[in-house]
Amino acid sequence: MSFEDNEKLASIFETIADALEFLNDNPFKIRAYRNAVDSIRSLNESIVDIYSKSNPKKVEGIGKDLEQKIKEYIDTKKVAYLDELLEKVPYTLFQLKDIRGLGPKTLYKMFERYRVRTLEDVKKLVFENDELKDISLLEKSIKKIREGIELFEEGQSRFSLGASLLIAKGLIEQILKIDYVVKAEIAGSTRRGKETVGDLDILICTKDFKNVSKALANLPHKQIIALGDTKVSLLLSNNMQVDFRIVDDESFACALQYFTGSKEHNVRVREIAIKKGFKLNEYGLFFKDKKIETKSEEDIYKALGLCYIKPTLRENKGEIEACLSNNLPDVVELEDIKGDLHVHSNYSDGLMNLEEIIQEAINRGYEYIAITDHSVSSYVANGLSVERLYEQLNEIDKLKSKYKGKINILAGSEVDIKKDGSLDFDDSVLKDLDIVIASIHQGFGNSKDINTKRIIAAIENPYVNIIGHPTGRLISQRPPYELDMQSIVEKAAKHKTALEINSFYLRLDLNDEHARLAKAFGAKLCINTDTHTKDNFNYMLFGVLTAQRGWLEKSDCLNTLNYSKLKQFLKKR
DNA sequence: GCCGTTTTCGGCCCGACTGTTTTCAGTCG
Repeated sequence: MSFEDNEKLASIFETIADALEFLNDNPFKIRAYRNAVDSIRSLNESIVDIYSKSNPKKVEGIGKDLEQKIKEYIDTKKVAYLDELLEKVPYTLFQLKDIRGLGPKTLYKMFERYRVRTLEDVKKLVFENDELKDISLLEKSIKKIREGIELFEEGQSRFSLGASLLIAKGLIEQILKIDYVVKAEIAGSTRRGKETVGDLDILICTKDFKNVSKALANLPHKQIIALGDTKVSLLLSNNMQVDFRIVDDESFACALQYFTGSKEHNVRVREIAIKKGFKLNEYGLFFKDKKIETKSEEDIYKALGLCYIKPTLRENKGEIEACLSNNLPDVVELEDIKGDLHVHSNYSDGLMNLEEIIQEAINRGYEYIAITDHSVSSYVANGLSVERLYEQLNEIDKLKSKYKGKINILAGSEVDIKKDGSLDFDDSVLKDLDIVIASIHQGFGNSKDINTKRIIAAIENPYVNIIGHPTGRLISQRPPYELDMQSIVEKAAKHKTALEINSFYLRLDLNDEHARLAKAFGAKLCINTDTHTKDNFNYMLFGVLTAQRGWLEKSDCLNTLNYSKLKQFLKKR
């Protein structure tokens, strides 16, 4: 019954794949294990349930052998093959595979020849020797590995989507000023809207490869990692790696498709291409060695008999199958958003006054805007007492009349869910509000059971419309509190309480996978910015990208409704 | 190790850059 087994099994197979890589085993066998990992991670049901049946259904990428290992796991809670491999490869080596410039082959040679097991061992080896001829490492390779270790120790490995998009836009502005650059576009995981990004990919279109690559190498950087005619990689001062790829106009569409990834998605697309007699690479789409004109990514997918798949869906998580069976979702777009339902004013910890918020919402073309300041328990956020809340309600009432016909204003609150699951304001107060968001802001350390009960109590409250940032995580800073997400989405659907996708780039909460789960159970989602300053309204894009990655359509999102439909939803009792 | 509307064997996506090589391995995406 437990999804935790899916993750445990996936991580066992992942470790096996890593170990086989160290042992220089058949690369296709390694890929088979990695495919199985992806397949298990994207399952919507428990793998234990599937393989406990006498006649289990087919799971993509799992054949006879892996099925046997899954059954072994079900019986014994372990896979003996992994233990066997771990006798040959010390587990400590696995933690070192993220050192840039030091791959599994070299690492394993270091282990075999010098018994290197830990980071300290590697450091000692490469910092005390300028060359290691017997494992074919000379001065330059040693230098690269040393740099890789320094970067690894600084620990900054992934960047938020917000940071990545901001840096990308700045770089593109500079790149477009380079002579003979026709266009430049973001590719890679940033274009796919992933919540964190390892390195930034930018695709550049030009005819003058040599001079453009030279100019790219002159952009501000800390280190040049690679410098060729078609590829330049820089390490920026903040340790973000940027890969520039240079292509000509004819190849641009195929290159964009290629460098957007994901790798797994591309493998599938290329397999389809091969089956139909095509060849697809970053330079073009070919049929029997004849290049087919592709002006856009749409042309590529169409030529292969597929519909256009948006970058946010390209993760090989069922999008190809959905496309072939005509079930690809028509995902929600930024333009579909009709209002922001989570906004803080200077009554609590926001920086704008009420009219500034309303004015900004009008400027953005919103049909409605909600004012949802913190409640009294959020002391550090200057939460409103009941008296101050009613003071604010009075002011909002006046503004409602003043802006009538221009925008609809909803008076609300972001109410704290207290430790016992009760809310910060009584129902007698909540009933006077147009909209209520309930959020957890304290007591993160409780058990899964207690956390889940707290949230469900709020979901069941007849005045609560939205659960704010449901898992409480802050990306790379604070893990989500433990929740039984399936019970939560079921209850949310039942009680017509929407779950928030908080668009703040460190939250993105719910995340893409949870959003997809919520949709599957019929719960509504609401994409909000949790705005505290005027610029924060821009974060809506991050929330929409997350929603797209969760396969959400316009109809799955509360704040795509027009005002009268929204009012109907908010009257849940 | 997986997979099959040309195949139950023999494929498996494909290419760039670097360093140590003189034809290629390792790493990366």
